[in-house]
Amino acid sequence: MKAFISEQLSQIINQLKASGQLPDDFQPRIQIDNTKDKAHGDLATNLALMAAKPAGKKPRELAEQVVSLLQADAGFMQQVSKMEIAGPGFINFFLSQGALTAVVGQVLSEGARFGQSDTGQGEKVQVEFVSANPTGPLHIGHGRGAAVGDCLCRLLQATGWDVTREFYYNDAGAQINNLALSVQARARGLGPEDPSWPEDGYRGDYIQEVARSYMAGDTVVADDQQVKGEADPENTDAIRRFAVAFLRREQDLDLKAFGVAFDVYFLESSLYSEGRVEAAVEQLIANGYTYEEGGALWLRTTDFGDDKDRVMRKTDGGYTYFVPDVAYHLNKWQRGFKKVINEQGADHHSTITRVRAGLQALKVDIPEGWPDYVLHQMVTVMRGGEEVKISKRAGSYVTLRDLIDEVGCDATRYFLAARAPTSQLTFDIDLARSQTNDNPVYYIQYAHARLCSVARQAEEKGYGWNAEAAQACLDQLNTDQEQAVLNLLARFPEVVATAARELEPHQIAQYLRDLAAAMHSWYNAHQFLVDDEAVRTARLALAAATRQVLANGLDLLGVSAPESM
RNA sequence: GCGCCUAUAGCUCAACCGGAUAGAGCAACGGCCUUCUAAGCCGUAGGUUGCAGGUUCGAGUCCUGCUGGGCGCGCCA
Repeated sequence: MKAFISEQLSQIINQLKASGQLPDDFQPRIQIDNTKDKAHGDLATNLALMAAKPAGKKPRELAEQVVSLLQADAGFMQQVSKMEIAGPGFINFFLSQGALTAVVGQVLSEGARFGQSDTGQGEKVQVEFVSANPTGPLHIGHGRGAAVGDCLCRLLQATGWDVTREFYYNDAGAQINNLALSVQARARGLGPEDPSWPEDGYRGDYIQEVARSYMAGDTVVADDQQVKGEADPENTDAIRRFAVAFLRREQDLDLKAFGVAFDVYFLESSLYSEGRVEAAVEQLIANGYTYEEGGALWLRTTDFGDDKDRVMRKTDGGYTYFVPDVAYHLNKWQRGFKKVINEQGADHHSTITRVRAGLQALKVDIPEGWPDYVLHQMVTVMRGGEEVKISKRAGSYVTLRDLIDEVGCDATRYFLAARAPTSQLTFDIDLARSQTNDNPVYYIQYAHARLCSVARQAEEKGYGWNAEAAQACLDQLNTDQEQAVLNLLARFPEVVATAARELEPHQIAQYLRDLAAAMHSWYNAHQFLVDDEAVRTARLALAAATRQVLANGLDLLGVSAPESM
């Protein structure tokens, strides 16, 4: 509908240009807004405000002119019942009943596809998220990354992109050594309090479990590997392999319980074994962006906007973490991903400049702002009114698994995805696990369940209907509550498109709350299963359409849509 | 000191690339279950959008400066 009005308005602009009333070079961004207040109609445009100055007219005067031109168009007036000029010069559109109810038929025929679009045109996009080190269980911060990242993927799929979900698996480097040494210490019966406990060793209880399992000779089956514990506390290599496999299996199980599945697990170690790190380094040297100083090799990242140059190769010969990262992203580019989104915690934001600088220095025509980043802020966990500290060192923290077990997958996903990623998040465990009306996720699910229940009872009472019959009755949907629901249903495709474009899954959560609220109000104000067949059929059709959109929206969040509660 | 994020109702958060009277939930107060699920609905109250300037028809939104909070500023990842 917006597109339709927008098209009409741009024709009018052209008419005004042709008659010399607007300068030829006037190119406004035609803006059609959803009104906040029903008194302002269904849609509104600020066109007259934008064009008043170029036209040399008062906004309201110009608005009058636009309205009368629109009124002369019979086809247009079939969709719009009334226009009003309001405030400083807004034109308010009141949609005709036919235009308002058209969405019902559309939802019923498109079903699960309603809301989808083809913006991505089948282009490949890769989303990297979670990418936790295999040095411990996933915690709530990873959970936020998983929820946001997975919802982004769902949004991109819904808008026509060919999505690859990828987990960068950091299985090389110092942290893994540290992990192996920590498990080894436990295997030798040491604890964090012992003087010979490794410096910066991981102190968490889970290390003890890994050590116990290793010493028991257990076999760990992770998705692409199978490792048996050697039960030898002196074999550091065997411990390392076992510990990595063990923790990877744990993470896989956590993600599975969270409803998140990846298409690709990319191993950092493969970048070394396939020579990709070396190749990238050589390219950077050949391009002249490096220099040696103090026994280390430096990359001149300041050429690309960094505030200081960065060490690539340490004096001990090892590479700093961002070097394999550059090689990894070069590989993403070479795999043909023109669009790449990295979902990470904001505490790693300093890597962005470095990775982009490295990619520019490779001189392989990667665009300057590539790849995109979505950074989520920290999560604070509250329990019993007190903050729960997250610390791997201390070994006391809330794991993602704890949350899923305690509050459920649906509520956890909803809470972690329902807020803007840029906003710090307080996760109140007591609130999220409460089965009371404090909990917003149930509010939406309940709306869905109620509509399912209505449909079941309609069937039991023999109130059959079909989409074709319903089409003829839709003019019966004339209560305030029904008009509000219709408006919201019509907005859904636009909400999905905007959320996908801005990479903001929380817009879906917000929308679903609004739709659920409109539905509950409607449900309370009017009986659906009434004797009047036309009214009943129209309401059942709108109820079915609303149920469908609630289900489609919940699916974008990865939250279930129960048929009864 | 520098960079990124942020500041909106008592609390947790929205506000669609600048639009009309800044909205929800929770908490508070008052109503609604012989009627399709009360995990619900209706109503009341709650605000100088951190502060000070600027840009314009119009600013929570954009710009500048201040103040407070978070994160980062390693030859850690």
